[in-house]
Amino acid sequence: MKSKENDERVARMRHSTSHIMAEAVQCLFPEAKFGIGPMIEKGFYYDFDLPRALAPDDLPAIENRMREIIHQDVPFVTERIAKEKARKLFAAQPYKLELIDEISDSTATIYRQGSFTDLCRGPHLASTGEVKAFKLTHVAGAYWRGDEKRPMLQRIYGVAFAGQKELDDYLSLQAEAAKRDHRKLGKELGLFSIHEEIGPGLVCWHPKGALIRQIIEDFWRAEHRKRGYDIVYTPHIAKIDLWKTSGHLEFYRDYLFPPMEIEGQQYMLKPMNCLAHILIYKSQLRSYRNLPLRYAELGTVYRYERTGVLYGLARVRGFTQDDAHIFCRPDQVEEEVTEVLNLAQFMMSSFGFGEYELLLSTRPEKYAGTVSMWEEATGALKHVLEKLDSHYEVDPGEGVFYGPKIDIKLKDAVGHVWQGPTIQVDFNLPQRFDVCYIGEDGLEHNVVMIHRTVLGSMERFLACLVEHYGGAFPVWLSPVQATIVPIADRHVGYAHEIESVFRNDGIRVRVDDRSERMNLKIREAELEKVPYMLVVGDKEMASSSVSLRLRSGENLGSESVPQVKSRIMAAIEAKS
RNA sequence: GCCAGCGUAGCUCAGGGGUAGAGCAACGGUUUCGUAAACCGUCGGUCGUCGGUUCGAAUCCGACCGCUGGCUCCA
Repeated sequence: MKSKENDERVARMRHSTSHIMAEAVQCLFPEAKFGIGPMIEKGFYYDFDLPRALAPDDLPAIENRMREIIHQDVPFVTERIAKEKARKLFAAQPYKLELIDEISDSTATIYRQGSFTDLCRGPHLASTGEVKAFKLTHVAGAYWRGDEKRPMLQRIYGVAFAGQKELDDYLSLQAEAAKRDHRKLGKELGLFSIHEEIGPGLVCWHPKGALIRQIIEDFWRAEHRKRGYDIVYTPHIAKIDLWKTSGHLEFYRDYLFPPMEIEGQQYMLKPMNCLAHILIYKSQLRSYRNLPLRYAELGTVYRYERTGVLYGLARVRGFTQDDAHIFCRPDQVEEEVTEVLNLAQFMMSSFGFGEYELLLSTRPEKYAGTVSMWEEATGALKHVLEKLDSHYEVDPGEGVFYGPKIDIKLKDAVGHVWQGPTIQVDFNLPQRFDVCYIGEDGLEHNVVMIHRTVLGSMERFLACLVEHYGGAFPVWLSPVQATIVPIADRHVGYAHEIESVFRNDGIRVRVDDRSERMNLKIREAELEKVPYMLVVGDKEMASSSVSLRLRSGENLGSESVPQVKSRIMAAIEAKS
């Protein structure tokens, strides 16, 4: 209860801090026009229409003015006034006038502190002096009311906390997150690169990144075969008519790379894999006894994303989905969805993700199929979630046009949320492509298709793994699992002997046989985040042992070669 | 796509109207070392691209390309 009160106080404080910032901006830019200034997670923002662009250097000046206002400890005063009066009060503020027009009540609330008055529902602190710790973080452009067609305002973001300690904790968590940025670590660890010469959003996987990907893919394939999936491969381009039939050409034109012409025919790069899977399904007549059929593919797709949205590996133009399509009877949907959720949870826990959120997205405004089909499918998804006793939230109207879906959002070690597995029920494509089975009654019935991924895409999943582990991958995923460090050149022979022992058991081991000092070799292995460092010198040679150091810096001392080997093998087996 | 900032050696970055700098890396040598950087030397850049201003542009201006932070979007 106490923490709830506290949360409420902090929320109020964040909102009040945005008003204080607005007052400071008004002092520095008397001609400023004001948008809105709500509180957000960890802080607040305020949108302004200003005579010139803000530079990062402007923030300290605004912060200083804010501190003065806080120091003066001026009260927040609220007043309820008639809308007419409010219109006069905000006559010079076009954005505020627009907001006033939208108030359904005949009155409006205003809040005043010092020389600044804002249209605001509140609530606020009693006075500005109650703001304890804040910092302005960055400026950004933001469309008025989030609408691309309306003017772009300048938004200042800030964070605010109940005390200096909480602010410092937040800032150091941010610094930690920046260290884990997959774009930075991807370069440092030699995992991948993106080249201007190739094109934005197009990824080159370097040997180490590719190795991690192969391990993930092998694991993924084996697990899918175990669970009754058939693995398929399909072409990367297809004739344009296929996309016309599916509806993608009209619904998702903006996301398709332009067609290419071959022998007078137009071909498209595939933006998804499902159509080819449908054609495989339709290559023969299917009986109700054959269902469900589950086709899985690590399918590479290309989607044109606007340049501004590209982001490292997390948002790219060419990526490989761990895709599958389940063709089943309506009465099988529930069981299939249950199995997919089980698989997704198994995958997440195998990769070390303990925390996730489940979201059920329901029928959007624009939809295919009938309301009763939607209700049935949504009910089935809901029932599965409840049966599994899963905590989930409903995201109303956020389903795909062809059916409802369940999304799983992963939380990584620094609290970032990633789009992970997704399960989508589809009524549209089975109709458009006439995807049927022969039922017990001898008649044709449409199948239900379930589109699903359990990792998302290889690219985004690697990004997520890198940030979750800060580059220090669990042993089974580490590109190099052990580095052998000979102390002097005379130990190199022994080092290579041990190397072959480990290598025979499939351990990814490497000898650092350069004529460098041990300290340098250890430092570089640390920076590479190699889980085990095996130091060998005179003592170890004499006793057929190695000295074991972990990347945590822990020195475990001498151990026999078989001991170390079984220790590493056990860690690989445990996926730790 | 939009707003703002940025783009200098392989990497991290300094400089800023008068002709290019550091550390690390690379290369050559010396050193053979006990748990996170040995020492000496050498090489390396039409300062993102194209155009303009200027006696002179890496520096100022414009366009384009790319990156960063947001906005919008994300089947």
